Amino acid sequence: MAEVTTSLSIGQVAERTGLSVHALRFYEREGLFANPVQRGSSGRRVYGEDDVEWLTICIILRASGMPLPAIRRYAELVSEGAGNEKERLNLLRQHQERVNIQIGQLTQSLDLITFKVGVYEDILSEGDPTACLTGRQQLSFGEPEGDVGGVVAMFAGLDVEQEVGVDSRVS
Amino acid sequence: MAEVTTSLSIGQVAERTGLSVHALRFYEREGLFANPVQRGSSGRRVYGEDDVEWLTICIILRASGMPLPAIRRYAELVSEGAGNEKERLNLLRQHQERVNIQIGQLTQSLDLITFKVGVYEDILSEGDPTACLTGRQQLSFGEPEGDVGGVVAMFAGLDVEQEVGVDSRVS
DNA sequence: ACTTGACCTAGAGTCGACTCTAGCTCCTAG
DNA sequence: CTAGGAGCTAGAGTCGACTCTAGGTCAAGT
Repeated sequence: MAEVTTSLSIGQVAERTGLSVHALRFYEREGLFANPVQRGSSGRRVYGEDDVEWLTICIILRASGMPLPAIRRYAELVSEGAGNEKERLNLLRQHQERVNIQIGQLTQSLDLITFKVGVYEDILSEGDPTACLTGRQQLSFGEPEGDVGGVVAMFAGLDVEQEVGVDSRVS
Repeated sequence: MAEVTTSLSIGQVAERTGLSVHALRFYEREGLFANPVQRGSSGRRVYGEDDVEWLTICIILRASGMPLPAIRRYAELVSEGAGNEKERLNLLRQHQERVNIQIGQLTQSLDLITFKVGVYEDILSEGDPTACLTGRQQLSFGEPEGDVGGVVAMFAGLDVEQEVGVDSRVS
């Protein structure tokens, strides 16, 4: 209770969160912090544990594909204080929905990929003729083919992209 | 069997796949086609059903975050013909693994989001005091807080990004 | 006194995957 | 014979989320 808010430098926060100092400054410029980052002697940023907690949430939201403007909006709502819980809920529900859809699509993609992995495993166990009995393959122009349902329609309109990440400096 | 390979224009393929004509030309430049796209009268691209099938696979791989260079490599392997199945399998397995990880992370993120949605639902049903008994909330600077495990470590190093998609022109 | 290291700002650069533009050629319908 | 529409190429532009650079301040250690 009498913890006098441990203060952290930008470097320490970077280390703790796995974000770069650049990213931290960038997030601040972009208004992702719910409460303004304090400044200490000679204008240096001073963070508290609560900032780290907040950043953790931001990281998770980002990791699940929430765009910065949406996180900014959420931060705004939080910083405005109580009274706008409905809007916060809406924002979160929307994102929840998107993540659900995304997981669904990835799972579908994974199905195809797993299917193809299976096909190639069968091919590579060619010494074993029983593999051919599974009937998994159906060649088309040199590529083992197997269209799992009307997949084109399934995937029109949403796409997932992964980035190389901030390296794990968490000790 | 005697289907004399239906030929499609770039516009038709765009319509069928949901990709733009720009993207189709771009994919071709990037070497994503396993077999070269044919040209018809006056240098126009002529696609076959097999190209559409191949594109469907590409779309799924892209949708699950496989980068273009990896798809190009896969296309190269396929176009080289039989004999490199092991490498194809490796490529697919790697991607499979990444997608699995991605789904895992999204699921984790979803947990937090769902948790927060729950918190706000509780708050908004304030007329009902039993909601407070769930003990879900623990406020910190105006933001209902609940750190679901050591999440920072969980998310360091990988990130998911979603793009606005090609619109669904599939009839 | 001076070097080192962490920090600061403003702004430029990067990367991946497209998307768009300019300026051209065809073919077909009126 | 001409206007429209679809296609072509080369190359420039865009977008999001950072990342990096230049040029400067400040405090501590030797």
